[in-house]
Amino acid sequence: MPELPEVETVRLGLQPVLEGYVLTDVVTRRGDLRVPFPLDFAGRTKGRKVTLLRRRAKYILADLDSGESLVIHLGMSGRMSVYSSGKQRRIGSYVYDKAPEGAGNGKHDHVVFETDAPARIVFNDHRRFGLMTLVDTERLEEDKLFKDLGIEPLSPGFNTAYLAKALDGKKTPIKSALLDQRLIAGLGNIYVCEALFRAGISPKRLAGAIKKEKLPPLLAAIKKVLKDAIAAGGSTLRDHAQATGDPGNFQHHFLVYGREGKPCKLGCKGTVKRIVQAGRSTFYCPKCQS
DNA sequence: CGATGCCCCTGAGAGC
DNA sequence: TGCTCTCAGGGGCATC
Repeated sequence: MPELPEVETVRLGLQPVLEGYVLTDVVTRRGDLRVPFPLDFAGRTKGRKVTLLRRRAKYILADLDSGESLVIHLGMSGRMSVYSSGKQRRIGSYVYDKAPEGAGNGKHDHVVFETDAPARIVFNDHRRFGLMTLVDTERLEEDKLFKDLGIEPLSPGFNTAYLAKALDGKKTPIKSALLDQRLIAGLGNIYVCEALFRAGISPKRLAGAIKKEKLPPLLAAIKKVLKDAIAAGGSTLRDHAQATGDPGNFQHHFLVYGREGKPCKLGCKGTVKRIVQAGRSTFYCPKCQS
């Protein structure tokens, strides 16, 4: 599921019931996620206040007043569902439903948080590719999960100079380079396909062979597609849901992703093609992307 | 350094 | 209805 826009969408939906609030109860249901829960996970999180809820790459980080940060990765199918502890509740533009009977007791509900917002937050991940762990906030950047991560694509530092340097001399296809979290952190399969299409660059072109004049459009396309997707609440193919439970809407704005065999949306009379690169599907228009 | 393939796991959808 | 097959947004690891 979740690439940067989906993770950011979930973070925004968690913020009103998490930031500034205390985790009054924490229950882990099963520990066999990609990474086992750290020792005494519940004990180290229960009673702690969340001082800041932020995002790095595809990770959600909840800084706790204990000096540790709760690290959440949604993997491919992870969800964070927020329920109001009383009746349905609106906070800003977010509407949180009343917790239905058994919310948090589902087959793939792995962690349940109660906060004094008050709210119940359920971490559900049926494929169990997600993870939840605790890291010393001060040493977060040194942790193995974070130390090799590249730049945030929506940060001002992500500019043509950075992009040129990141791609320089790379003999890997641009598609693979943009997916490399060590270069740019947060892009995934969907948004790389969409950005390359919007920039008119073939996914097969070698990263180091991208012409200098193509860098500004590529940079702009990456930033725009991410921003637009966040504004749309992310893309829901199967699993992604916002914290409110609502699906995202950006899948309706895909120009190439998932459109194999369909006509190119730029009206070039070409057909969208699907190829496999590094084991993942790539969608592109051979006529518009070179 | 780079490319490829496999693995983790479950479920949805297609085809028969 | 039900079986089997393929595929899925991520990412770590082994291998060549």
